[in-house]
Amino acid sequence: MDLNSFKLLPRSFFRRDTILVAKELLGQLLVRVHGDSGVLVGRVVEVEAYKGLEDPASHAYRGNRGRASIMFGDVGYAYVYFTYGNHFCLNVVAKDELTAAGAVLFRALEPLQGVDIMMKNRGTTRLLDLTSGPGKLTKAFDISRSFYGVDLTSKGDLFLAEGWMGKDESVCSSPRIGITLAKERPWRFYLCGNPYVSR
DNA sequence: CACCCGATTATCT
DNA sequence: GATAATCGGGTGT
Repeated sequence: MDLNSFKLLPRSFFRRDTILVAKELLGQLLVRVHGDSGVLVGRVVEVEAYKGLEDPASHAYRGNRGRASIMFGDVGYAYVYFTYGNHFCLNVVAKDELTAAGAVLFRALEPLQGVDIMMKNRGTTRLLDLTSGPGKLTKAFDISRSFYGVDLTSKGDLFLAEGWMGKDESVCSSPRIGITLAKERPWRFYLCGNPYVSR
């Protein structure tokens, strides 16, 4: 696999309104250089936007401290957190210059390359279940705590690259999943009808 | 298919 | 001590 064929998303991509970045991440590529075993590639089909001090559902709601402090830092970096005692979730820090904190959660991918390795990492052969959830995709891509703070705008072990939108594809939205506060905000975005979306 | 629940730990009250 | 930006296995329809 030739990494030169991937066109990185520039840091300026992420230095815009969090909601806008979330929508525009749909169709882009998440690339994982997985040691000697190969390159994993997934196309983003579902995300959620989390703001900062004005978003009660956000980890950044309580201020610049703890694990969420990275959401107050520069854009384009990975925010990885451990949840429910079992799973890791991957976010990218994204916000405009006037906003203190914000990030976009990756909720589902369409597997494009390295499917065999993803199946091995996940312990399943069911293609539709491989990366159709925030905890599933981190497991498939072997992303854990060590990716906290990684720059996703440079070609390291994990980065984001330019993808595409199909002519017949469009963006749907809904309330965010699994939260108890600010339930009504329609900040979950996904490709309408895509089979790899989590639900 | 729907609903229910246990796993397992970081974070907050 | 309770809850959580989740998942997968169980039971019942």
